[in-house]
Amino acid sequence: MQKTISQAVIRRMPRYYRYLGELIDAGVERISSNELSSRMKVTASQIRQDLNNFGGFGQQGYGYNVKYLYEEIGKILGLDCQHNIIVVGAGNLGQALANYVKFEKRGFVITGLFDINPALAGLSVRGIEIHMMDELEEFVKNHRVDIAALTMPKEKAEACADRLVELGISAIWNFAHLDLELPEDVVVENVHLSDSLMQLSYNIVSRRNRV
Amino acid sequence: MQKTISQAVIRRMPRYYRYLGELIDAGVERISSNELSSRMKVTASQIRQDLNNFGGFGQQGYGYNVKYLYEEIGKILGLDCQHNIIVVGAGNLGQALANYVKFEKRGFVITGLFDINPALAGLSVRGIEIHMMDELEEFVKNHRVDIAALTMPKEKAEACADRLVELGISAIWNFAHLDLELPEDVVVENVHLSDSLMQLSYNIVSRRNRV
DNA sequence: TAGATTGTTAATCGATTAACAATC
DNA sequence: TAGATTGTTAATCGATTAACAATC
Repeated sequence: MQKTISQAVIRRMPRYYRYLGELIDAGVERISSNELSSRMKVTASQIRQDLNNFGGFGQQGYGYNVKYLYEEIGKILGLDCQHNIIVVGAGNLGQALANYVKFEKRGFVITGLFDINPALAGLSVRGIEIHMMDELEEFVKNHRVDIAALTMPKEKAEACADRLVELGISAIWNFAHLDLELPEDVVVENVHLSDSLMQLSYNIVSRRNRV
Repeated sequence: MQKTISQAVIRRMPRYYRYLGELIDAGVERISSNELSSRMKVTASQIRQDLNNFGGFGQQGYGYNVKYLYEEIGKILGLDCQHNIIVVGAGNLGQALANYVKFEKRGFVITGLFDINPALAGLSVRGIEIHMMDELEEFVKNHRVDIAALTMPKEKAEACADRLVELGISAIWNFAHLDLELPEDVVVENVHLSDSLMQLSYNIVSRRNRV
């Protein structure tokens, strides 16, 4: 029905969104692809191509209205509606996510934390209650959950993901260091911190060899 | 001197490394690109091309020795030497990183946390002391620091990065939601959690429109 | 030696950049 | 109307896949 847009383009959209937000804060009303290009250090051509995947948001001879473009990209990214998130694994990382207030400004609301550690039962983080894993079914039955963030050790992640999908959750933000094998209608976004660190390390070492 | 390898290839290397580690744990001694291909769901051709950027690690008619290849990729990624990391910003995320033991197994050792919050002065996380920011110069003078992780609010990140670079640190693991403008010999690896969440959100919304 | 599988070259595919007609 | 800048097509570049000779 609708042509698929490459992940390369999708990865760039949040960055456009961020720069446009900063332009709004700076009181800039309109911007040309050329001007944005020099700020963002990507080609103007790429900006126009990327945006035109989703529609014509500009105007010849004028450029783009910053506020309008910002809002349109927001809609494209699904930021115009609320996403309820549960965080499964209330360890350091899970709690860090729960404490991160900025997500809420974009419509991502963490509504519950889950863990197996009885010592955490009944506690809460920034007003978000930590539940025990056996309350999961009950919780999902009574609350809409759009996304589950997986922040438990990788040994538990696969089984946990299966259980979440079983309960009807179809979007996973996966921090566990493994590739989840899930039905293809389940959307998975991986954050592999170890991989990121290794890429950094590679670039350090290869610079050393180069210079 | 040495041909540059595309970031697309670099991004895949940690994943190869992970799968090979799992194969070792499973007691597998040798593997063909074809077999690895079906496990990892990438083409055998891509595996061979990727590896041959760095050298010929296989043997015709045999395939690849798992342990040997694992170690070679480890060397390529710089995992054969220790990387000392300081974490600047000892909030939830910074502490979560400090608590993450797995990094140490790969040679990434967090040697210090830094913050401006006096309430944290003298405390420590998993035996890693939290220092105040005014001790930074002193610390860097007396300890080798290979990487600085930036986990403070984005408003402070640019100035802080400049200060770190000034002190001779030339690799930044940036969790702050902005693009750092640093000399080009400084290696920066970004982890933009908000961007990741927006990509997930896009994929949720676009699936909804598609189905 | 025969079979298997790599390393590497050639072909294809997709993404980025350049160019320019359309149009505000 | 003239100038500016988009939307879009065409050209280029790079990355992925296919094919196969080399060789263990």
